[in-house]
Amino acid sequence: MIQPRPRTIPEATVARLAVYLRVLTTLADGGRGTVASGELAEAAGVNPAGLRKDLSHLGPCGVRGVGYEVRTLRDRIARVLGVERSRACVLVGIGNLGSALADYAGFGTRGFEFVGLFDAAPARVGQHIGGLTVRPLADLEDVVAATRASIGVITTPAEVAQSICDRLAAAGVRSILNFAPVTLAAPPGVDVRKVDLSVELQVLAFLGQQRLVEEVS
Amino acid sequence: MIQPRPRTIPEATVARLAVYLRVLTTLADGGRGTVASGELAEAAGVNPAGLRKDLSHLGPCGVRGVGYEVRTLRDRIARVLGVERSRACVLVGIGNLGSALADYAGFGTRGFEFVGLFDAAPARVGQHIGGLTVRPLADLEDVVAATRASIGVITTPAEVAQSICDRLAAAGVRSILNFAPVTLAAPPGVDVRKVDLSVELQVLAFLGQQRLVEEVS
DNA sequence: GCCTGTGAAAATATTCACAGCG
DNA sequence: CGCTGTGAATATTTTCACAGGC
Repeated sequence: MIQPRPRTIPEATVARLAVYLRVLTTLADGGRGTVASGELAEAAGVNPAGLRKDLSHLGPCGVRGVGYEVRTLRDRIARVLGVERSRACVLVGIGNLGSALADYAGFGTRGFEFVGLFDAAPARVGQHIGGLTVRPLADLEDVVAATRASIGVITTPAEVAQSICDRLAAAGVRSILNFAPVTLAAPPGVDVRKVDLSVELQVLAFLGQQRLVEEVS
Repeated sequence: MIQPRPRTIPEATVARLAVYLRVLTTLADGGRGTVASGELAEAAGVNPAGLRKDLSHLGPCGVRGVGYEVRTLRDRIARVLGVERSRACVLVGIGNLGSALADYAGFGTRGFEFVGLFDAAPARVGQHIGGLTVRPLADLEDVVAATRASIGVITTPAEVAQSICDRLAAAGVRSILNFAPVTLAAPPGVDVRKVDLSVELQVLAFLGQQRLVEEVS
């Protein structure tokens, strides 16, 4: 059994592949047949050479002198990213942000299926969002076990995020996306990824002010 | 006038400084006096040496053999990130995600103040969120001009994001945080930063599956 | 001729390891 | 003695430049 290429794709490349996939999907839906790296790179907001290097991780997939066949490339990236298989996700914390995620149809077309929404507040339990009913936190372990959910999303207040993380990990979830503004500790074998919206704003603001300083000097 | 150190701090460092700031704020609120790089690094989820290197961009600010004075360091980072000055932000697209951001008190303590919420849907206009009233999109330019808002946040559907971006840029906004799943083009001098929630999920899922493959082989 | 695929080079970022100071 | 601050070493990422095929 040959191992055609190194199985590890850099994380930065994976993130961009997901972006290319979206652009390609739009192009394909618009009936576009082929696209060159320059145009695709511009639509994705990256450098053309970098895009080609990213794609090189998938093996040759373009036609020299022409470009890439839109649908073929789309399917290739989708397969590598595992969009085909539907992955069961649970979401804990159904505030505004949690509701936004539960409602967002985009996840479904990208291989994710929410199979459980949970909230500690009795007032939230029973609400219907995105075709699911919000359940009490006590049901978390049962649902994870029954659905074999491998992904958990935390949109709770910071104070309870670590305890939710512990429960998710203990229940068998292997990957956790954390929106709470705390750094979570998880046992080995469980991957935690953090998205901090206020950090994003702060970086943006800082880079803006830094740019102003540079312009003056 | 001397320029004590290079004025450009790497973007990755800026993002981590924002995280350190939050941890330090928590520690200070808990009455903690000093903290060593090891503990601070663990709480922030980074390597201790990296943390010290990040802080070195601010100039010496620790005590050898002891660690960092929590409140001093907190204030130092806050000043560098510009948390003191309050920056006016407008938010366009008051769906679930927009509401979550408008409601999130954390921005206020970090130097951001929402001064305008906008939505195209008449049903949304007039709603009260986080102390503000949602206004019609037509008011966007007037509010940006009147408040001198320098930051815009886009949480609209993808289809209209580019046109909102154009209007924000034309109205004088210099920094834009985009949550819509499209890559935006902006004129020079206007900074766009993108947060794509489904890309984050996709990266998480991919890294999880890649890890499984590695364990087997 | 044109655009891909890719080695080589440059730029960044991370990690190590230890000198230096309190 | 312990912990900071930092140069040196390493790893990673980005960019360039061009060989090679259509």
